[in-house]
Amino acid sequence: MESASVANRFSSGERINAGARPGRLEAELGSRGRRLTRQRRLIVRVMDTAQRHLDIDEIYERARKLDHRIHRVTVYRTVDLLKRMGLIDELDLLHLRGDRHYYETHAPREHIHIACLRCGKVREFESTLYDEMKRQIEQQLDMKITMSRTEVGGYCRSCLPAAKRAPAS
Amino acid sequence: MESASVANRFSSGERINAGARPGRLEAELGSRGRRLTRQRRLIVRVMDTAQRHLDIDEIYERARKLDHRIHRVTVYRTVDLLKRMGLIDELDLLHLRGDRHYYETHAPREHIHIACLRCGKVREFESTLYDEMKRQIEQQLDMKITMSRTEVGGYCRSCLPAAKRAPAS
DNA sequence: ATAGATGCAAATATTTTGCCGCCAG
DNA sequence: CTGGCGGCAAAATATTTGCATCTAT
Repeated sequence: MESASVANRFSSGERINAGARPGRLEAELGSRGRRLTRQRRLIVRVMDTAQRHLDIDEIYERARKLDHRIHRVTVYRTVDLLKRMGLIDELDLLHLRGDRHYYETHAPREHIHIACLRCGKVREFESTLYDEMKRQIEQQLDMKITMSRTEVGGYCRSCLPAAKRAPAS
Repeated sequence: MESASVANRFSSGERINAGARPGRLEAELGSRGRRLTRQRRLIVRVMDTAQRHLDIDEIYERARKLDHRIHRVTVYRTVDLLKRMGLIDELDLLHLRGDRHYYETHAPREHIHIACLRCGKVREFESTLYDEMKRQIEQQLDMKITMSRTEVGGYCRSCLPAAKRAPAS
C-alpha cells in the first residue's frame, strides 16, 4: 500500500504555533451547560495541551494513557460536539497522511496550514492578506463568511533539493 | 442520521466557473503515454464537461449512463491517476455533504471555493491577494509552494436572513 | 430523579488491494 | 504479443448509530 509507506515518513508533523490556553475548553463546556464528565475532561485536557494536530485515534490513545475508562466512540462524539460549538477546528492537512481528520483548538485568529509534502512538517501562518481576501470575497460575492480553511503544500528548505531529484510520479 | 438530512438540502452545489476545455484531459493522457481505454475516455469526458464538482459516485453514474461497461473501482483508479498527473484537483468542500472527495479539472489559475453553509451552492473566486499571500509564504517560510486549497464557508445573500433566524446548534 | 452521556456491538460509508483475465498499442 | 488496465470480491479504513446502562446535575 503506497499510502502506508508515505504515512510512515510523516512521523513528525509538528505544530509550530500551538495556541494553547489550558483549561479553556473545559471552562467553555461548563459555562455553556454541558455535562463535565470524566471522559470529556480527559479529551479537552489532551486537546488543550497538544503541541501538534491530532486525529481521533491519537486523541483517544492520549486520553486512554491518562485514564483507560474511555471509549473511542466517545472521542468521536465529544470532538463532534466541540466542533459544533465552534471551539475546535477540523483539518485534512491535504490528505497527506490519509483521509482522516485532524483537530486543533480554535486559535484566536484564523490561520493557514502549510505542509511540506516530503517531510510532513506542518507550519502555521497568519497574514493580513488572508483577512483582506476574505473581506474582498464578502463584498464581491455579497456573503457573510463564518469560516475558512486554507491548506498549502510544497517543499521546505531542507526537502527542496530531494524533491527535485525524485519528483512525484 | 443528521448528516443525511443535511446532505439532502445540498442538492444544488452548482459550480459557477467551470474551466471546461473539452478533450483536454484525453489529449493529456494520450500524449503522456497512458492507454486510452474505453473506460478512461468515458471518465475524462464526464470530467471535462462537468458543470459542477463531482464525487466518485457521481462520476461513476454519469459514465455508466454513457456506457455501462465500467466499474466503480476503475473510476477510483483513473481519478487517482489524473490527480497524480496533476490534471485534476481534489476538494473536500468543508465536508458539507459528508466525508467524500470532489474533483474538478485543473483550472488555468488556482482559485478558492466558497460554499454557502445553508443552500450548499459553491462558487469560485480568484484573487491576486491569494497569489500575493502565497508568494509571501514562500519568502517568509523559505518554501517552494506547489499546491494549495482554500475552502470558505458562510451564508449567501438569500440564505443570510434564514441563518440568523435559526443559527447552528 | 432524570435528561443527557457513555459503552458496546453492529452498521455505514468510503477507499484500497489482490488476483486474474483482457485489450490497446 | 504483452504489460498496462479493468472487473470482481474482499479487505481496510474511517465514522456513525441503536440501545441499554450509567451518572452529572
